[in-house]
Amino acid sequence: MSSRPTIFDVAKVAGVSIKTVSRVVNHEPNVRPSTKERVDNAIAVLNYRPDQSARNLASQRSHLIGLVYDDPAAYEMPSGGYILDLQQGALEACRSAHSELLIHPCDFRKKNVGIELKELIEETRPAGIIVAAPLSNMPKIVRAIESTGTPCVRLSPGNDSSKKLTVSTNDREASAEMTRYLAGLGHKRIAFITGDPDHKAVAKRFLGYQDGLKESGLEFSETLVAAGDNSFGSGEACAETLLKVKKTPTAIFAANDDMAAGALRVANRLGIDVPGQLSLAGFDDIALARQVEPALTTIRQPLDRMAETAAAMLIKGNSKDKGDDGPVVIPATIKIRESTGPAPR
Amino acid sequence: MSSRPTIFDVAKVAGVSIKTVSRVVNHEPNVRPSTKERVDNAIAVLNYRPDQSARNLASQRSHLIGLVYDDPAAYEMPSGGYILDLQQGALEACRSAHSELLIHPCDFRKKNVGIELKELIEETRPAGIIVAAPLSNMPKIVRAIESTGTPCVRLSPGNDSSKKLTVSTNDREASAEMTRYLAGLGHKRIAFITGDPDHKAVAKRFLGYQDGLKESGLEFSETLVAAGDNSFGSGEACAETLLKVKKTPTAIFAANDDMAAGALRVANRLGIDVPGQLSLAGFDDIALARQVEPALTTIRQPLDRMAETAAAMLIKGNSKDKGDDGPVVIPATIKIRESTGPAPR
DNA sequence: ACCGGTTTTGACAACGCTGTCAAATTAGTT
DNA sequence: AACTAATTTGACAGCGTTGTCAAAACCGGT
Repeated sequence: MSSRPTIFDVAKVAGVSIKTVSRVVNHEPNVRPSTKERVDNAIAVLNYRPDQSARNLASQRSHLIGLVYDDPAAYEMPSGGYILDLQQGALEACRSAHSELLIHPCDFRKKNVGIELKELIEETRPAGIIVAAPLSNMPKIVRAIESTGTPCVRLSPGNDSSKKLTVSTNDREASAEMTRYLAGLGHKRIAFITGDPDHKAVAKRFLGYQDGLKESGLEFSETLVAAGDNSFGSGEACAETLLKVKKTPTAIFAANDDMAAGALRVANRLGIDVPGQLSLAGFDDIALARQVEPALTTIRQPLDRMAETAAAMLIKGNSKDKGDDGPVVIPATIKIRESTGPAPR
Repeated sequence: MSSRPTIFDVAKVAGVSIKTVSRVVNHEPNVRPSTKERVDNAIAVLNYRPDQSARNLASQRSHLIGLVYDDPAAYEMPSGGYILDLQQGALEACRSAHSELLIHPCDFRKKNVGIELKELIEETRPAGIIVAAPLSNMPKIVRAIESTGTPCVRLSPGNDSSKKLTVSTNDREASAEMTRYLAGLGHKRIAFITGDPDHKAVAKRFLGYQDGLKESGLEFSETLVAAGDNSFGSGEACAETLLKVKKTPTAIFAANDDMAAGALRVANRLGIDVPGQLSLAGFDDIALARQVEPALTTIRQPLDRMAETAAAMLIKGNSKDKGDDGPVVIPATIKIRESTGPAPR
């Protein structure tokens, strides 16, 4: 039995040169169907499988896709669901393309994070990198990656989404819609819990909230805004603040589900009926949104589809098709569940 | 400027042969301190970084660690927290060893999962594979991986944990302890929600529950047992069943947190006070356990430490130390929170 | 200064594949 | 049949390391 068959073995069995085998394996054009078949047979007989290391070395590129995201363990533990969704989607695209997913959480607060990423890339030579928000809107990070020449698609980059290789969702519009929905239920005092200011996409949600208010003829008021940081705990804190004032809001819209869940917990603790006395809405539709009681009305950010699209762009882009992909927008959709209802009289 | 410096460039600058550079880079012995220093300088000056692909090809081994686990997306979405903890720990070990983590969820229900794994391994040549439960106790899976000759450490393999390269926790003992704790609170009717039978480690928890009952002088009763499948939804279903009988239990111990959280939700829905009327305990200590209200008493399974240990074994084992690691056991610890209390009178 | 033994170094062949480019074959025209 | 153009194939040189093994340098004891 000995060791694994190499391209030479296949070539010998098929009676062709190694280059021809290489062509067949890589689906390159200009191989006569009859030869392709001979080679395919030989491959099957020998159970040949190309060695990626050799391939990578020769082609200066691997079949790895790197997924880089903010390391949740570096400080506290916010939306883990966010990460799983991302991975899920990227894996989906990888699976069908025979690529593998390398995950690399990193702490953007660390000074040498740029070097760390460069090392990762230069050593592992991935076919491409997917950078999740909020890392995707930090020049330091993006520049470090781009300086290696490795294709890199950014998820929800927030600012200059005009640039290519970008996948985002319509945070602002969807948030406006949610706000209008709440207003449509009769709510006059709709509060908002903002998210981490480093996260540009999340910041857009605040803008969307204001749009929605205006479109519904409602006044914007600073007193109805609390500043969270995307974590469950900050959602609790913000809700406590918002519910302590005299004229309490009848609805709270949080910039993400973790915070909305935190707010819900506070409401439960305070004996406030949701949605009877208080409507609660989130953003992201992480698994937790369905597990709390009552289940959260939220906005389904298609994170998995976004990551899948990103991975697909990288994989395709690499195979020379060079389809220059402009910025892609995958729309978010409102999911109405049990935590929202008509405003109390 | 041009392209990346190679080992030749370093050798030239340092005035030595490439082999010597290689020695320095790999911390091999028998290099005179003075030469080492010259080489290190050259490396620093050129900002040289060895190319992993070339390394892998030459050494037939990469710096990748593969993490293989049951694909939660393949059916429904149970404990995502489980996976994140695993990743977290493995990443921890990787980080300090300059290795990278490849994640590969796979659906064990699929017929060709063995082939898929072999392909993954043969193409990517990881330094080692970590197999999480319940995959770690499926002969089909384990055999496929072992047939490639790649070192593979199993997490919570359940059955023959006597074999080497195994990291587990004391599921049974910890469950017994939890049961005794509940009994100590005065509970006489302690129900149990079992988990997925494919998951051997989870099955041990059921045994531990029985041990605990016996040790506390309590009778085991089939009517106090409901069969779940590890999912949140099954926890809900089981709780409904258990709470429907005449003599309802005063405590429910679920084989994992997802199911415990499901049970908690049912209790809330039914207006049953937790822990006043009903105590609830889980197992795993996933993030969700802290986010529900009241926070779940549970058993902290040191998943992250387990994965970290596993990764470390793989990384070390590869560097020739050959420290033959027997089965490692990392003990779980009880976390008492708000969901358990004295039995109602 | 000379010897055996040890430590340190270097030359060079792998490793298994892809890229380049030229040779061979086939197809298309006249 | 001769000739050109297009298609298909193959020889061979890398790609940047590690491994092997022999050569060179060094060491302590004569």
